[in-house]
Amino acid sequence: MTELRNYSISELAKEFDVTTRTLRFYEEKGWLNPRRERGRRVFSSKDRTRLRLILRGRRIGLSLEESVEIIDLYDSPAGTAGQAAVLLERLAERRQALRAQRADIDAMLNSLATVEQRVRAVVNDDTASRAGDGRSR
Amino acid sequence: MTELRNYSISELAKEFDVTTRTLRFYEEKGWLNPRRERGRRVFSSKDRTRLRLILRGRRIGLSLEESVEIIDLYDSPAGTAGQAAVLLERLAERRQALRAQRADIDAMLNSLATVEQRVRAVVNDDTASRAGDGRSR
DNA sequence: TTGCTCCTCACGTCACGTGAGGTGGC
DNA sequence: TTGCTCCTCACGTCACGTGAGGTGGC
Repeated sequence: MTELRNYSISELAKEFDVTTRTLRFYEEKGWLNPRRERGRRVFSSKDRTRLRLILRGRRIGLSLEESVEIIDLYDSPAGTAGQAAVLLERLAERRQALRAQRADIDAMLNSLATVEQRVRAVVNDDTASRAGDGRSR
Repeated sequence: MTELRNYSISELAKEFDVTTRTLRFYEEKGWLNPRRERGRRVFSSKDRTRLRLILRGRRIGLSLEESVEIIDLYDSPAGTAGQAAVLLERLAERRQALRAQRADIDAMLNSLATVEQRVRAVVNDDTASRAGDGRSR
């Protein structure tokens, strides 16, 4: 059971660790559509789910436009078989891109380990030289 | 042995899969310093190495400013241990973020598989109904 | 009145993209 | 002359950041 309730802009911002400006920006672009109560934005559970999906797309390096496009495909009641076939093709492309990106991330994690060792070496050299010339911290 | 030679802007752009605009931008910011020959930029092997390091930082999600900071720390042992400690902290954060990205991609791949099956079901339903009402493609 | 959360402009930032208009040697 | 690579402005784009200045209910 997903809880059905409303959320203020700051509640959502806090939960997803974004600023309120980000949520206003997404509304400005038409990607979120909170209703208004006395001028204040009121987000529904559906808005919240949509936001979570947009942010997931963002984290894996999609543009926000691309994320929204995929989300809209996601909950659209696929029209004709022809449209669905096009959709399948695009999904296959996405899968390929995601697999490539996962491989990239693995490579990045290795690079990161290398950089970390080098910086650590600098720390040690520095500590050694400070010990060598008699200076202390 | 690393080859010691010079590179044109388009040679480096091609090798690292960036645009010439990117290289001009990095020079504008002072992160690369190619010399000039008859108005044209001439990049050395040192420039090339520096570019590779900047791009590696970019790939692991650092800002360009941060990448350059780390590179400068690495090849000038003038940095204090304190500065290096701050950088190590940032790198640890980056590692966490990359691991989260990996998990996100795995989740996205699962979602895609689910969506793909659903769409495929729609295609089949549609094909069945088209066969039922006698229409063909 | 103060503090808090919310609001709407609107200019700024980062990392380039994208022409416009021109040069220099094969 | 044409084609190619290179050059310097300089405005545009994406995804927000960051004030400025104001509202509304406890």
